[in-house]
Amino acid sequence: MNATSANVSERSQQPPSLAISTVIFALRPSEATGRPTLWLPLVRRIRQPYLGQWALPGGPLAHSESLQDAASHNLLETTGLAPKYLEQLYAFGGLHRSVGQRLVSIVYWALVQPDEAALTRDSENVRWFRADRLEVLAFDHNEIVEYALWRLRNKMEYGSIAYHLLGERFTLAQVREVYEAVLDKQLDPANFRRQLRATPHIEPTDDYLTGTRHRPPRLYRYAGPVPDAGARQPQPARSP
Amino acid sequence: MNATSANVSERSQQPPSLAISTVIFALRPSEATGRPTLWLPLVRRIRQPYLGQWALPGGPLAHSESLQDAASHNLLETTGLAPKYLEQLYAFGGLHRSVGQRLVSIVYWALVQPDEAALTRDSENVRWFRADRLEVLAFDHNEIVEYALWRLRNKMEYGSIAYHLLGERFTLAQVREVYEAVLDKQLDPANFRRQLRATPHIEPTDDYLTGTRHRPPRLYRYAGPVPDAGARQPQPARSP
DNA sequence: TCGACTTATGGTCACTCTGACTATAAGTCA
DNA sequence: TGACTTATAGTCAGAGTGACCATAAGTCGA
Repeated sequence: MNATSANVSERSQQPPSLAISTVIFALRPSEATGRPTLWLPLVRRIRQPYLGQWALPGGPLAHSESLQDAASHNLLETTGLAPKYLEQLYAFGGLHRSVGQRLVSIVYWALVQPDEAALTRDSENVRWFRADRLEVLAFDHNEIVEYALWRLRNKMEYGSIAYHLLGERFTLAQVREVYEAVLDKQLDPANFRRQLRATPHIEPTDDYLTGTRHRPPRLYRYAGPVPDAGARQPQPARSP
Repeated sequence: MNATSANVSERSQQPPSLAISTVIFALRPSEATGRPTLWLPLVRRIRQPYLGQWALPGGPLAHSESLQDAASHNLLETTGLAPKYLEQLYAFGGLHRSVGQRLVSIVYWALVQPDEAALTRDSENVRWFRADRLEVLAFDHNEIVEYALWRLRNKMEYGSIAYHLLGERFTLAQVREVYEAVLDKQLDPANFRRQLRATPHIEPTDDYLTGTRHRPPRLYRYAGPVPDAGARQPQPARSP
């Protein structure tokens, strides 16, 4: 038995490694059109495997942290972000996700507001990417991002989730732009408005957004519940 | 440092244990009314912790199995069941789920057809329970079952999932009974019929169910897709 | 200052979906 | 044969939605 097979044999005795990762979405203006688009922060791998490639922020599960806390904590360390919206996405445990080790990742997904996203410490090893223009990432992270995008779209069609991508106050047009960016289709402003005004937790304020070159739109506020940190979240239906 | 604190200290160095468990639902006639109700199989703990208490079937993640395979395989071993519908539910990783160890459970949920459920080898250590009348289970398994029930209800309101609880052919009234059992509310037969006939994948056959003491209902068949074993599944929306 | 331009906002109309309800069909059972 | 039960078809009013039109209220350039 040579060294290689011994290593393989040893590895197959060890329990699978358990990691927590997070897909973080935020809106940033497109360079080309200036319209809001989905971006996400990635970190560069500084060790094998996939050394040098971009990957979702994450790390091993600390012994003293719940899964959600681990996601939240690790996020703060690697990207400096503390998202208000954080929810479990899926547990990925395919046999060949990683090379040289059996790896199980419990993945969370998060939404951050633009001002919060701006605080990210961009660096050599942390950078934001457009969600729809990703290069080849480490592990199966492309696939994971695709699934997170699917979940985001699906959830946006039902729940009141778009507001977690916006600031404290916003115009209805801004909400519509979020929907248009995420669902990638045009929406009728008048109909969209009618629907939003019929949903609960969207309260008009007495203020208007000025500085535009047209009629000033009214500002609204989201007064609904923020998901409980410990709660398992509802997740969207329909077929993938 | 005494022995106890040494043990605690050692444990906190070890990685959390990773287990796979499954919530399995099947329909069985209620003892009282005879109407179909939700049941699930549990296994008795034969070791510490929670020795002697009932728990979800499950076990450690074998090194050579994907998560879904592990769930499926373990299920067969402990209960003899091989569900056609099997989907990931959630990863539970609270700090105090288990006593004496840090335990992370990736939980699946499954639906089995009545004929399949009848094949279960009931024994001293495997028994079916009514889902709405559970005693106190091991670990946080009561909470997990509640969440699985919530997911089942939520998913039943959208997707075509009820058929996985029925046999090859069924009457529309049987489908309605499934909905009524799961959602716990009465449904108008005529309206329910109209909706089902409008959904795809429900095909009428040329046969009728005889032996009732009234007009023989037509038999239908589900011709839709069975969820891909490897696919991440869509999951229901709305708030919990 | 005025008119063009842009987005905000309010409303209409036809169509679909849904719940409540009525009526008839086709068996069994006493 | 008639009562009884469920199956099945259809009607009707109200809610919701997409397409579309009209007016409001600003900015901007001539």
